[in-house]
Amino acid sequence: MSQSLRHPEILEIARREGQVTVEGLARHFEVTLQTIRRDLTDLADAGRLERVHGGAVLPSGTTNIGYEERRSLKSDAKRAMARACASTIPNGISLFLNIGTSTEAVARELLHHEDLMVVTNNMNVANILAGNRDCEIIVTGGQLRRADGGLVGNLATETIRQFKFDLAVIGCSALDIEGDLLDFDIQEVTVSQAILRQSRKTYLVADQSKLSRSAPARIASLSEIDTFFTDQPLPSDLAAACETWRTKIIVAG
Amino acid sequence: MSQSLRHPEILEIARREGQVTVEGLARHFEVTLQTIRRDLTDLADAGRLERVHGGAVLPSGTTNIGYEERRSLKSDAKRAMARACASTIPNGISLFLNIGTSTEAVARELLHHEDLMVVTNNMNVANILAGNRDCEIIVTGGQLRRADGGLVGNLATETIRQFKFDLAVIGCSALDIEGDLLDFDIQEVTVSQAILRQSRKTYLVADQSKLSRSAPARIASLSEIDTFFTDQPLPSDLAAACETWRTKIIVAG
DNA sequence: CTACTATTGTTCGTTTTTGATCGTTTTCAT
DNA sequence: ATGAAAACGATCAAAAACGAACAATAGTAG
Repeated sequence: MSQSLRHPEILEIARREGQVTVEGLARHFEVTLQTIRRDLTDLADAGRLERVHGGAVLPSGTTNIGYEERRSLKSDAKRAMARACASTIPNGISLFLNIGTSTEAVARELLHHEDLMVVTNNMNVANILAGNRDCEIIVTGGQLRRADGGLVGNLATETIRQFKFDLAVIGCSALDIEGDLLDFDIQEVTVSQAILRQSRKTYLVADQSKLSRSAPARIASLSEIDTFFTDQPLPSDLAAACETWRTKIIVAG
Repeated sequence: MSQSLRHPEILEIARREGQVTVEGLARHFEVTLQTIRRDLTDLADAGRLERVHGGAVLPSGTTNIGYEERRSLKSDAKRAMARACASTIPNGISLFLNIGTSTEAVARELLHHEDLMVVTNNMNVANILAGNRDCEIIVTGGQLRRADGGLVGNLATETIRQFKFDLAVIGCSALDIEGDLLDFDIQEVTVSQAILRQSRKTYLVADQSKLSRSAPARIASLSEIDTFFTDQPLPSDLAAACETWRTKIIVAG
């Protein structure tokens, strides 16, 4: 594993956990402390992280940049994307929304839909949609992941197996150039795969920043997705591949 | 000002609870009191916290809506009751917390416990306990009840059947003079009964206002409860009955 | 195959943080 | 008001983390 591969993953961990430790990362990547220190120094120089003794935290003048704040970062592009997605969702269907800021954005755009049955493993999605009285909300069980309000693990997978959705709207941590959906957390991967299996139709919602990231676990291929909502045109290779796969791409902006 | 990995987390805890104590943080981070004092001094110098004897509080002007809201709900009596309950709960056990403001109050008092595994069907409890890093949180599945953030229905019951708890802490909507625990929602009753069945030990937490209310569905009898935490002495009939049942009564305040 | 570059591991002197001690200040109960 | 207990901040030595320099290794271009 080389430096270029570690950097995105370190950022991903930092985003998820809010902080990283030199020692923890060294164990995780099986490299020396010094190597991690160099990585963190690089990332700090690039302004992606803020270095502290023993590790690094997410950058920001206000120390506590939580999930809450990150959520609002790319809001315009993300919202357009979410709105495009929501506008194709009819009333009265059953759908699943999984973890991620993108799916939360979709949830926000579903507040005026009627007669939906929404199943989710994301506490934030549940909270958002609670604002829509005309929507039945079912939360999967699972172990709570503090960083993003996700419910993961066996319980979540088992719950999902008990449903059959008209539509699944999923997000992912990263998307590689071959069109593979990747995630940082193997537990979430299992959940996402279960969702795809139980759905008649599948949407992926992911902005282009996912293309410049990497993550270790593979969820699925874009070829298994019906429609991919994003915020900028795809690289031509990938766009061509999607055409072959008959994966519809919708660029909102 | 020196930076530390602890700082963001201290702020997070402060926002959640409104205040932090030197001792509590020292236990939480497993460092000496002196180190925490230094952290608090740094944060206070940076204007992020306001130092007080024994700990720190949110600086005046920093409004935390969630907390303020909770605080107004948090009558002293309820808090005392919750604290009494939490103080009898050892570290390292598995426990269930169900729906209700009383159990939420207990959750708040468990923020400094260590190594707990908490299962809950209450989204608020999950959110509160997310502030305790040293606590595994498992959320049951279920249909979201908007009124109180409860997860009810078959899914919740099924999830609960997969566990065996060291302790169940439950609340109820009403408590009648014969010592029957009552609830408004038949769905929640099923859940509560499942909880009682799967637990080695059971606590009821309910303030006296429950005695002046009534509700249609019966959960169980006080005779099935090991300890009943409340805020005022019970009517003598009921107290006598509890003695017969060997249900311990703890009046806090 | 060799020279070159990039990355990693190792070592070592320096800096930062931490825990312990101790005298002082604040709080609380009498 | 007064004394005990708790909390506090300053100080110092030990421990941990740090960065720089250099050697070893892998990959690449010529």
